[in-house]
Amino acid sequence: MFWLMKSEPATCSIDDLACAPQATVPWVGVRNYQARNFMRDAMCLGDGVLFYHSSCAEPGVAGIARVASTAYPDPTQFDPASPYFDPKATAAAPRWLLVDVALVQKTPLLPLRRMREQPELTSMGLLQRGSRLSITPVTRAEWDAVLQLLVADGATA
DNA sequence: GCCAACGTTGGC
DNA sequence: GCCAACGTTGGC
Repeated sequence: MFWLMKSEPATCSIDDLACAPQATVPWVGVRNYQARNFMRDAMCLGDGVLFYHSSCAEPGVAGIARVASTAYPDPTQFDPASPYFDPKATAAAPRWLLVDVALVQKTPLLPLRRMREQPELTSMGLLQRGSRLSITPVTRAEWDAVLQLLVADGATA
C-alpha cells in the first residue's frame, strides 16, 4: 500500500530524516485515532510513503520514504516532559502507536499548489476540502502520478 | 493572524 | 446519545 504522511519541517524535515541514524525516524506525536488506526491496522513493512511538509512556507511533497517497522507504542505518550504526553496512557494500555519511517529519496519539492493543478490527483485525501488527517492512504494511480511529477521536476531542475 | 473545517470533551 | 463549546489543524 501507499501513504502520505505529514510532518512539520520545523519539527522533522526531510533533511532531518536524512540525517537521522539509518535515515529512519519513529513517527512520534500522532494523536488522532484515525491516523493511529492506519498505522496499527493497515500499514505494512515496506509500504511507500510520500513525505509531506505541512504548516510551512512551501507545503508539498519533499521526498519518498517507506514504512520501516510494524506498529509499536509511541514512547512520548509516557513522557511527562513531552508535548505529546498523554496522562491517560499507561504502559499496560498504551493508547498511541507509531511506525518507523525510513528515507528512500529526497526529491525536489512538489508544491501543494502544483498538486492541486493535476486532474489525476484531485482524488487524493490530502486535497479534499477540510481534510486535516496527518496520514492518508494513497492509491497506486495517485502514487504513480506523484512519482511522475517528481521525476519531471527532477528532469527540469 | 485569520478562519474554515473537523475532532474531542463533557454536561445533561 | 445529543450537542454546544472548545481546541486543533493547516493553508492562505
